[in-house]
Amino acid sequence: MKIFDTLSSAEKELDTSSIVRIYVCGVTVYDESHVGHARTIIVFDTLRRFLESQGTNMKFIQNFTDVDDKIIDRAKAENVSADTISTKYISSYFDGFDKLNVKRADSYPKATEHITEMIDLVKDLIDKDYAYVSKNGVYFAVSKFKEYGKLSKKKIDELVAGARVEVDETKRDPLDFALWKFVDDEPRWESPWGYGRPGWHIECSAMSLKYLGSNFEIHGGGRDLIFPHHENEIAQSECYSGENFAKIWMHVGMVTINGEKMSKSLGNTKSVDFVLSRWGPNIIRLFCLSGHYSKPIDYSEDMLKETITKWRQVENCYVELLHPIKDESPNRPESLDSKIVEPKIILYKKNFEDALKSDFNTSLALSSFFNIVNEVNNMAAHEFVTEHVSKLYLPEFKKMLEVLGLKIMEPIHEESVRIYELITKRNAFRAQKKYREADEIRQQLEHMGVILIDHKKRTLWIKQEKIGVGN
RNA sequence: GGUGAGGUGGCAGAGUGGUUAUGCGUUCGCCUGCAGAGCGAAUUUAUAGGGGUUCAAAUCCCUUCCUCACCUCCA
Repeated sequence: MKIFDTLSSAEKELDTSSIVRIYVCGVTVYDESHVGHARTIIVFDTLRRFLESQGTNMKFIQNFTDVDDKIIDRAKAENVSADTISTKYISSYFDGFDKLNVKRADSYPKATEHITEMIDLVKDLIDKDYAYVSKNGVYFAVSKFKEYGKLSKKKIDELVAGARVEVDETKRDPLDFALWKFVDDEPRWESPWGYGRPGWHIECSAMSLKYLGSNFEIHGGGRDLIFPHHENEIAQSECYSGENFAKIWMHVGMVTINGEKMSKSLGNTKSVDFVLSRWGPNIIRLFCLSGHYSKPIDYSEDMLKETITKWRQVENCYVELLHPIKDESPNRPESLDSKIVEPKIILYKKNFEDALKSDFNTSLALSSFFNIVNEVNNMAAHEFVTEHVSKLYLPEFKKMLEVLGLKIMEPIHEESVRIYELITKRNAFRAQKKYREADEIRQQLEHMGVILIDHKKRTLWIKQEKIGVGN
């Protein structure tokens, strides 16, 4: 498959013949995650699911930044340890993302557990004269790395001219960034240069090299990490290893709200917790995959409400496929012959996969998925979803759901029994044309989240996912 | 100011030279005991403005305008 690489500004072929190593920059655990984080994580989760569906072997690593000024500030404000804060938000992260049906990465390395590796890396950079010890810490000398700026397409002199960089007399060059910061307060670790904390970028270099080695296949994250985070990672890692750091840099666009980037500093975030209660996992996933991953998407109530409609159609399709009518009809239309149907499904499947193979175009892939959904619902309306049809459509439908990470609610057995009883009762009323009584039962079922589908000879029911309860 | 990505129907969103994806919305009609799902028609001869190349442009080139992101912590 092809993926757009930020570094070369071109689509690059991803080699899936051997193990695909992916490193995704995760979150700094100082607060609740929001939809912006969710989008990035969901995009990579879906990429991973797709590669798995193609039989690709991979190693998928995502870090937690658990030492950082904001964590420490928060800890001080709440009068607890930094560890208490990071532990709390890591657990909250998993709560949310498990609910979003995000598969667990192979490993979630934490910065604090890789201090030794980071120190070794810094030591090496000093030995090779790429870094120097100064009054406030150890810094990476940007001017020593000729290719600095290659990812973000920035010129070193223009960056200096920009002068938004912090002025620090102890640095040789204002662009130099900290690999190790000397500090007096906790948390801090011993190093050959004195007690301190690691700089922000060094953890990802140390951990990706440790778990994936040099020149791994995909390094991912949000667009806003391109500079300075990923730029600095490249500088450190390539000076250390002397090798290319990552083959493909894949960056996910921002989630905006009213056209503005969703971020903590703007105070316009919607937390994962909130959106889960408001929309549920499937709507959020569909929403996050509805546009191309590299472009921004705008969070709006209207968009998400539209997505609910689509999800209801998916649920409808699933129930119809699950309960096909007996395949005895002698006057089955020719259009339902395997000869006609099979190639169509093969085409949808191909379109779905081709879309994803072409720079992971989930938007286009979704249109194939909805081709199936709409086609099945159409057939269902005409009482054409036979066992024969279902056998052809259902497996492909399920595979797509799995790749997209969507999960249709399954009712519990006890409840099913009760629902079945009520439906039987209602149909008895209907047979007697006692529609008021029948409608009362339907309403009662609706309160249980159950929607009925009356067909000519039978009534199907959908246990709908409860959506739109939060506010 | 610099760098990057964009501007496609009422809305969302594909499409990188030639059959106007796909979905949602709205209106009307049909189907249904009524719903759900579905069908038909309309909204819709959509490609920011201007110029150019071409038999042919949303797609290539030039230009103007606009939006967003990054240049400070950020997914």
